[in-house]
Amino acid sequence: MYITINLKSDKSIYQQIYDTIINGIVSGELREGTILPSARQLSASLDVNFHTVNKAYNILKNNGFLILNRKKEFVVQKKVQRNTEFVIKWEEEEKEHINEALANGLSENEIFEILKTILIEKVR
Amino acid sequence: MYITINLKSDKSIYQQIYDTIINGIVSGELREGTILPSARQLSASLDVNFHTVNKAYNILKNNGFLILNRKKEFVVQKKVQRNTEFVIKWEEEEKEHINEALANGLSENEIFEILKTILIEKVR
Amino acid sequence: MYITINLKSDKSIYQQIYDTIINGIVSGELREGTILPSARQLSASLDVNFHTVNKAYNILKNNGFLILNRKKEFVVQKKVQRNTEFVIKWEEEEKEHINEALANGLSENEIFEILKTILIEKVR
Amino acid sequence: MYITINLKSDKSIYQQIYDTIINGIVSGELREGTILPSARQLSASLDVNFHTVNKAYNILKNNGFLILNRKKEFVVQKKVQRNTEFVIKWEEEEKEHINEALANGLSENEIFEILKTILIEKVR
DNA sequence: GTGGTCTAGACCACC
DNA sequence: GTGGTCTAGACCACA
Repeated sequence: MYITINLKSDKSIYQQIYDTIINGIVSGELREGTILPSARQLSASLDVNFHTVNKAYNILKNNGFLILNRKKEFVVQKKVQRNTEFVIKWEEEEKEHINEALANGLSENEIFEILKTILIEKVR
Repeated sequence: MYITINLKSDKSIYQQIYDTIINGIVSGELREGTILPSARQLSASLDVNFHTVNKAYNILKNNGFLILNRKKEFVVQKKVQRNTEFVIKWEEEEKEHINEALANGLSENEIFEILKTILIEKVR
Repeated sequence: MYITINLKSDKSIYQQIYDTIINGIVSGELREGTILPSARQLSASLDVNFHTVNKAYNILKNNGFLILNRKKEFVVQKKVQRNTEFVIKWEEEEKEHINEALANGLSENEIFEILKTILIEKVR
Repeated sequence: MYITINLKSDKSIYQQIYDTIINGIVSGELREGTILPSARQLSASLDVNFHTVNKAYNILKNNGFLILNRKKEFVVQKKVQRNTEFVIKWEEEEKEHINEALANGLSENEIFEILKTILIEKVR
């Protein structure tokens, strides 16, 4: 399994790694059981520090997206249970984010259209 | 003009001030030409550091939402043009956030319903 | 608020810090709203690296025991909601731990007595 | 003598082997004098590295649960004395774990019920 | 080789 | 001053 990550600016590196892997899981590219490259390997290929990759992997592990198997490999895990705590937290974050858009002058309608477009692209 | 800001949020203080004022402009509460309280006044009434308010004001000025008149007062300046740079970044963030929800097992429909609810609450 | 931590061996340092703070919360010594010493201060007084303390603080934050306020201080927060996900995970860990005891020759009765004693001490 | 070990646990492999054998001794399944399969045999049947099994055997030997006979076979040795050092450490860990539960809002009674249930399941 | 942990030193945004 | 992040180099247990 190969992970390619474009290290664009703005977001922190570990966040970009985190987001990329979440993306892979959502898109189906990374299936349950997929073994990720070792933190050391990935850090070398991204030309980034080991700890930075390790941090991303560990947050993914804590959030239930990865597990460490007996061989100490990071393996993609499908989240089974719906976590109401997560939904609550997610809604909070979403409200904050929409507020940010409103604060920057976007109208409710504009935001609604953007959100619809994003979701339609996902469904495809 | 009275600005009330609740400091419970985990947003940075200057961001909260920034957002509040933008919100006022967008909602029409703060009209073009309105003179804002001086940074010192506002900082006193919010019990916040003077520099924090000043920073928010200056960013607002740099972003074209305020101008400094000859009396060195900050005056609201209605800014019509949409900040496309912001919209692009916001969409990116939104996509990632929706991905997180999908990765946690929420369906597109569920997400759509949540988003609708949030927006409806805003319109009220 | 003063935190004293005996850095005994065996457990990792950040775990000891974590456990000590959990202890403080459970015992009531650390109440909601208590501001913890800054990571840098605590690391200095424990003669430990800043990152080590920071790690403990962040795990506590992620687990909902601390929040970062606007002033970037770590503040004790009372967990409100019962989290069923946590209970499930905790039970799993407990089973593992009891298995360990059984594997080392303790009988069910002995274990039961030890557990009773621990809980009775808490109730006092 | 057949040893079956499920490798799904996140315990280290040598620990699982160690625990399994201790369990056998405690339960009476493995009596004093029983000759264990050679490390090579067992490693083959478990599809595990030879050194891993060897390590478990040697720790068991050092802890007095096995002895090496003249044929260099590992033989079960019933060990009666309780390892007080282990018990003390285990109690410490258990206290911390119960603290975690208390900090997460579980009551002493709830915890007690959970613990009872776990132990009853073991006795069955 | 792997991840887990600790240390040390650095820059950033924010207060 | 604070925490957040990144880098670099190290030792450990484990496979």
